[in-house]
Amino acid sequence: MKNAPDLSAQIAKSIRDAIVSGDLPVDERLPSEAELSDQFNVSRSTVREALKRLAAQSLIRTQRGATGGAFVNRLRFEDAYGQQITTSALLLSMNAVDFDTACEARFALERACAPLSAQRRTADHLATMRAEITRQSQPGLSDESFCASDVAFHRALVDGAGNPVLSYQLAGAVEAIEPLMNMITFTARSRDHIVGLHTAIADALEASDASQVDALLADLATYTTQLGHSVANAQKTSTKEN
Amino acid sequence: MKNAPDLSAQIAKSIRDAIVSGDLPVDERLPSEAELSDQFNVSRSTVREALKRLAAQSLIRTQRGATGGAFVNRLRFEDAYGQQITTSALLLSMNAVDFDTACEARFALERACAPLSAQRRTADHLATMRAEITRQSQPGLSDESFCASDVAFHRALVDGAGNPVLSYQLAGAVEAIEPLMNMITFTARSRDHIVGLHTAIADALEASDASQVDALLADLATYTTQLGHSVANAQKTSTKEN
DNA sequence: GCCAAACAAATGTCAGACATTTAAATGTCT
DNA sequence: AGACATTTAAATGTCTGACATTTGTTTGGC
Repeated sequence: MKNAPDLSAQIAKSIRDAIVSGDLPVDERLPSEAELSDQFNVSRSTVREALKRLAAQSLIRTQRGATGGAFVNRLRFEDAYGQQITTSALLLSMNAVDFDTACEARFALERACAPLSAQRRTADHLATMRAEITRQSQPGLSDESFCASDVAFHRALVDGAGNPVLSYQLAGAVEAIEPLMNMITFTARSRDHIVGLHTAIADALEASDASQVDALLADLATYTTQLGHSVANAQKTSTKEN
Repeated sequence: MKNAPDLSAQIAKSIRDAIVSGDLPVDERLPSEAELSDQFNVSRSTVREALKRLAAQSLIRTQRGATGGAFVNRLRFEDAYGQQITTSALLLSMNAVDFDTACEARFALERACAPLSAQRRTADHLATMRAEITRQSQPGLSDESFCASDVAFHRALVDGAGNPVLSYQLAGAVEAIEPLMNMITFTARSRDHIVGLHTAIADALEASDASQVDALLADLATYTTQLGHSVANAQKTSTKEN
């Protein structure tokens, strides 16, 4: 009753398992495509399709030329960010995750970083946050730019925790929600409120006041959720009016 | 100065962008491989390699036969779990993330779920946790099984928050750390301690006592970190002795 | 010893064929 | 007319062989 998967999928899985189990160490060169097609008794095209699957997951990289070939790739956090963000964004948009749920997850995770960030944030992190606050205060900023700056602000907060694993995990949650946030029309008044909270958060981080940061993030979560609701209601009303 | 990427990578990017932007809606059928190779002016093999890249990311699925073809895939949370876990595990193992950092991230994120779980956990979640506690109490359980049960326990806790986005994000953090946990030799005494904390956590969740859950998770984090240290020290000592 | 040309090995691309799967169209019998 | 068997068509899956391109190494001339 098992769906026989494609040969290329089977071969990809076989190699992937070898990589994940550590059987193939980082930077190890795989056999050439010709050798692999001998080993697996398939054509070179099939091997190539398998390798492309692995390349799509950043598990291998390929080099052309004499000493070229496919090498086990050291997966770096930066490489993983992109995939994480794409995946998260698709999950949200394709599964009709409502704004509340996404917001709740995002702020819950972010609050998990707050105490660590209050302890460890460097002057650099604070400077980044202050710079973004300044940008956010510019009148005439587009909603998209405002949201992008918002993301940068929160990225700095999360990075302040000095834990790359946390930063990686949060990248998805914080950035994936940006498209949803972009749908919100930020009035001058709501921007003022948000910038105010951001300033207070930066101040609290500078003072290493963890509980204050937590409280402010809770406020921001509540406010953001409310904003989302009012926008949703406005859209519902205008739909009715049509 | 730009590295010209492969044609198959370019084509994959082009289609991926169309999917992410919503230009190609879920379940939409892509043109056939022959049509795509016409459109992009490349051979069918090249198109196929591009499609395999997308398939590896679960962005499309393919069907054979008369009405077959490549379809935009609705990315489900369950599909994303696997990739997320594989990626996280590789990130940890390939980047020499130390046990402390991974542990810190894991428990920080888990504590973010705790208050929500205390509010919303169902009887089912509690039952799962109790069942895992029972399994963990069995003497003679292998370290691997103990760890697997530990993961299941914490998964139930996280799922109790009733937020699929959180569950998705946490899956990576909690499960990816399992290989690291597996390296710990759990003595009968340490198992007792952990089971005791798990029981207390389940009790506190049942009583909807969020702050108690948080405190217990903090204890568990501290204890787990200590265990990791003692194991690391033991290994260091035995290495010296050689 | 140095530089240029030839070489070799590997991936990237192409073209065409055949195999397999699957649904729809067609045909046939009752 | 309806049920069942057969054929057909369209698509992906696989194989083969060729050529293009890239790149490190070797070789040869000076």
